[in-house]
Amino acid sequence: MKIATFNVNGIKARYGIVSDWLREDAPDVAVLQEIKSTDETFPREVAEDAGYELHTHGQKGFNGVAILSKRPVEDVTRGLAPLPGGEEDDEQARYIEGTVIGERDAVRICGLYLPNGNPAPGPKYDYKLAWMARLEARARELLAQEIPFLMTGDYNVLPTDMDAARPQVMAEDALALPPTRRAFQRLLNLGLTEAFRARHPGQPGHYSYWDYQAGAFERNHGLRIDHFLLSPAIADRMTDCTIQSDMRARQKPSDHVPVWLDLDI
DNA sequence: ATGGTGGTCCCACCA
Repeated sequence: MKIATFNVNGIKARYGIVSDWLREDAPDVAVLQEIKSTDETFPREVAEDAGYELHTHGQKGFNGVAILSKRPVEDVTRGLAPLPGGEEDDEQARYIEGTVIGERDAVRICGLYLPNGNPAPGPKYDYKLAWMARLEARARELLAQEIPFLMTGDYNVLPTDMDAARPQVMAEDALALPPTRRAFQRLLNLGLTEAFRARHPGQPGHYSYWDYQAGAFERNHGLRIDHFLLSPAIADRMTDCTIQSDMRARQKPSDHVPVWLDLDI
């Protein structure tokens, strides 16, 4: 099964690119972020005419996530639960889960758009760290229930300096600050595998995002911030993980490109 | 300095 994550930066602006991509590259499951649509204004036919089941969690103007699947999807849930101790529900549409039924086995797919967090420090950074704590709590639950799962999407996290073309420029950024990296490392310490780095250890220069400004793509001034985290049972089924960087060279591209995971399930 | 979106007719917000 081929699963792709793609921050599209607006599904309406990316209609043609996503339509062509689904037909030509044909992921079994596509996990989208920044759809910037509500559940009502998402152009459903871009998915359904290409043969996909569509599950959205959107809001007006910003954020929004979706799961597109050629395989049946069961038990779709939206949003991350508040931590015990009582915050409120997340008002921003950033998280969706569904169980995708493979040919032999099922996998719980968690699609996420983690808050950017800039400027840091500040309330937006506090929100990012609180959101990461909620995500960690959800990962602990799924592990405790022994549900095979993966968490994928735009993490807005640079795990190490190797994941930025110019790490010194990012040193004070919310994507790279020590509390951000520690929160990401706590996820890994639960026993999750970061798929791309596990398949390509010690290889710099591989990015999933390039700023629109100042010729960043042409200079390969990129960031690797779109990730797959795999539970142990799913990590055992990984056969490949790649970045589709050529998508950034198309007309009217997103600033992110798809990242692909191949699973033997 | 680039782009998407939404509310107004150029500007603010977000990345």
